[in-house]
Amino acid sequence: MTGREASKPYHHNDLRSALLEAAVGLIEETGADSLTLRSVAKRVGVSHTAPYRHFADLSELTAAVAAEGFHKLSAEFHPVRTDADIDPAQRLVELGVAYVRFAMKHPAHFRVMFREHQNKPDWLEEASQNAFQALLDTVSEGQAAGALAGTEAHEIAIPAWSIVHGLSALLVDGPRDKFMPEGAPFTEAGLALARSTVETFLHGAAAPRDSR
Amino acid sequence: MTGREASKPYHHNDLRSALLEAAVGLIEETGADSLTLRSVAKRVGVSHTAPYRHFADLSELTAAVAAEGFHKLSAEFHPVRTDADIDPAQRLVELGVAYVRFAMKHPAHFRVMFREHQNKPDWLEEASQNAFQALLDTVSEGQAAGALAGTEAHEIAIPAWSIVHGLSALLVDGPRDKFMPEGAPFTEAGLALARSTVETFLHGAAAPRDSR
DNA sequence: TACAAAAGTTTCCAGTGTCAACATCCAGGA
DNA sequence: TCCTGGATGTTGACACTGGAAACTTTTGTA
Repeated sequence: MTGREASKPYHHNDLRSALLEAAVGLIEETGADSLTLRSVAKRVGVSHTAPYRHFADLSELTAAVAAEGFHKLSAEFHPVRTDADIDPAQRLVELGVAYVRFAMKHPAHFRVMFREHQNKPDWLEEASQNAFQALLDTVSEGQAAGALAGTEAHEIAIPAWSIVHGLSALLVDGPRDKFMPEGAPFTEAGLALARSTVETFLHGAAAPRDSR
Repeated sequence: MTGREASKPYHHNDLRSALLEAAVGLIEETGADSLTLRSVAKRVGVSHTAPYRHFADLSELTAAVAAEGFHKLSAEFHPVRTDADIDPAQRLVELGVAYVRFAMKHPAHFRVMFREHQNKPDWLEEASQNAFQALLDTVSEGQAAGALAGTEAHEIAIPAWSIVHGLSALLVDGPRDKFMPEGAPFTEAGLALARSTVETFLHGAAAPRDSR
């Protein structure tokens, strides 16, 4: 004797995932600022307080999107990390390209990953740490192989992370028209830019002095 | 026959500036997400709709903070741009250091400058363009002087902006403890990191091959 | 001095996050 | 098989928010 008409079950069965997906969609469409818990719930077709069964509050939901982003980023890194055919210096370039590719493929995740999170949960901290560790390891290996400068991984890893992070941020939210040829397909042009940027980083911005 | 007790005048006389200042303070204290128009108004001691006499809506207020940020950034650039004693390659380094210094000195502005702005006003676009132009000019001059690689300013300017922007973003909102020695004073350590990062960018991350 | 525009206030409304109380469903032990 | 408790979802309420409208106070100026 409920008011419901057939089909729709009371339990969603995977509401958590559905909420995350809806949140990502809404962030892509209308920006992270205007994300509301109620709009997420509405998109999934569920009451406006249902999300509280899965997330303590709105900030935890966005934190979950962020963590998902870091996992996707690590996944994007993985093939580069395990391909034995890439030489150590080039591996750093490919890792950087993978970073930018991730940002362009998942702009909503990317935006949320590098926001202030008022109550940063441990699992978010850990997810981000894991991704950074992949970079640190790649750099260490490159240094051990004599292909990268320095002896301390941070010396290279921080500038490297900075440059791809900065480029990604500028590509995702910045003035695209200033950065790229007008008509070019966004992702392709972005990736080409990423590659040349990281290679500039590798070989230096200073004019070549002696060799060539 | 008003209810007011002496002193406080009906007109504030410079409410616009006061609102901007209050907004900056609140962003620093509680983050940009939790900035509310009412809290800004309250801090200034004014009714919650008074800001509408100066800003169309909340997003325009944050856009104004962002524009103010770009002006401060340009001001930070200025001495570097006009100091005749710096050689062209080093000037790029100093410009990068100035960028990071700005970000650390004005974290609230910085955060808001690189957010999505739903209705990006022209004056904001223009302010950001001006700052970027200073970098482009510096690079062009460096290239003309034969100190920087390439012939197209964008080739160097985009990676350069990326690297300092990325470092700044990571310093302002990222995991500081992962980046810096524990006890060190934040700004000094940050600036040292900025300098070494930009110099790495200038000379390349690859291990030196021939010379030395 | 009159008065219109500028600056600030009060009142109101719809939308939001979150809490508390309630309803429904599923799984496992009697 | 029943029945019962926890997990999941809903309804209703509350305080707070952005914003519109209509009002009041002040000030510059003809």
